[in-house]
Amino acid sequence: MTQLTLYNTRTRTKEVFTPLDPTNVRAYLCGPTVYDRAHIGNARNVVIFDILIRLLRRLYPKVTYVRNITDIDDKINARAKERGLPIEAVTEGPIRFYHEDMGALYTLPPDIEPRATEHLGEIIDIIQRLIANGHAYVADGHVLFSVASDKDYGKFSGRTPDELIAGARVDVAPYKRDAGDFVLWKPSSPDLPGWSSPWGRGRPGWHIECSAMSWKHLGENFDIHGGGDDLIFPHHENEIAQSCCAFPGSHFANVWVHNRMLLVNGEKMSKSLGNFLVLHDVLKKAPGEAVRFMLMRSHYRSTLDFSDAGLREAKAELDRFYRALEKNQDVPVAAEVPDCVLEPLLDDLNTPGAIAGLHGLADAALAGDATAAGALKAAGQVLGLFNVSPDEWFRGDIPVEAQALAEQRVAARQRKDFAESDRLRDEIAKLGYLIEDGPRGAYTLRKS
RNA sequence: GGUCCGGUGGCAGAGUGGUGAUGUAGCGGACUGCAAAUCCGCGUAUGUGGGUUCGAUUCCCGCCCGGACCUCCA
Repeated sequence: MTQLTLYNTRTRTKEVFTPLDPTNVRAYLCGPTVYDRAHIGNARNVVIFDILIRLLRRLYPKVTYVRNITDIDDKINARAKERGLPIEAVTEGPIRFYHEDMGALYTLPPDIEPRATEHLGEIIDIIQRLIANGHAYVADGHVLFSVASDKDYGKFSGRTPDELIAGARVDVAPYKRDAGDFVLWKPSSPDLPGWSSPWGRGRPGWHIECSAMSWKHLGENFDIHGGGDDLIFPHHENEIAQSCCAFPGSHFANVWVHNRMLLVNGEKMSKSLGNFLVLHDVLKKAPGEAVRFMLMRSHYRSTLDFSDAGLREAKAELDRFYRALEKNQDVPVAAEVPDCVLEPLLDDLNTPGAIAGLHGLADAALAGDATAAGALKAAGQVLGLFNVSPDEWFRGDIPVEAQALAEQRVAARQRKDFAESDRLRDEIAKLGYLIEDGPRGAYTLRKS
């Protein structure tokens, strides 16, 4: 009865998910190109895929999650050259930061995190296969994929080769047979990083890196491939072309899961606009879990406008959940994810629907329903929420000043000096805490 | 220009051919010294014009508006 349906970009429909091998579900997510800090858009991508992986792990005994690191790239090269450093010195920091930032969002690390620099052998292997079976050609030191050789080219992204040529906005290199042909291998000048190959010293194109890494770790055919919808063309179209042509009879990924882009203040983030919201900066403004929650408050296939107001609402909702958990600390986690959360998730990862279920459980848990509290905790696990204790969420390390003011306020209230009591409450607020009074002088301090 | 997606209450955001989730904000009440939290209650929404239907927010067509991809990008 637990059937997962996913929207498959390849077929443009929602389909019941059927693994190739139910004992090992294999999934690949296009990871970061490591020359800079991750931005909030990267985070949406990873958080959504994280929920999918957590859900799959509830449904199947084993899931192999591969997320690559693109550490060969022209921007990395440019930076290395600029600084006179080897590329490892350029990528090392961004890789570490990436792990830190994604960890702060409580996303699970992938089972395998391959790097392009470790897969030159597979890259060259695939290119050789493509040349051998007539899908690639050498020209002017480059190796190019011939789109005309692949009758299926363009089907995935829903384009015809004619449209691609008509829409081409870049100058077409003279050595290309077709305007749509793309680079598999390109020569490196002596001042740029390069690897030796049958076609001379050079470096791989971007698309071939993912084909090589998914092949190595998941095989010619695997279950799920994820990414942002801006990668549908050309990146994923090209991955499919390369992999399917290199391995005749294979179909590459079965299901393609693409998340919509995220906007910041109504505008798309892009390298050309330069309006990136760096995740590390966002994490200074709100707890990682609030950022994570904000990213799951809208469906992954609809546009999400990231805003401070949304972040505040996300925090407020989590506060309520944590209050419900705080009231039920000794209740054990339920074994099963409750239907009110599981069913929306099984329906193409309807996270807003799952959140509605969470609110229902929280209401019941606040009213003293221990079963609901246990279910709430189980639901949190599949969504990657409630990673800290209520005490840490609300208080963390309370500064001694705030604690001292709170004690003074208790005394003031006891002698009914309410003017002083209110003044002390304001003082505490200035320290970033709010105080809630309980019966008989009891109080609770919370981060505001 | 080509291809594609969307327009739901103040805001955010689901679902559905038959009395429109959920959150947040707002309002009233209980509780509180006052608050906060909690509880109870209230209000307001399906861009527009047609069509199909007993009935459409949901299906179809036109229009208006917004967005994405076609170029590095998650």
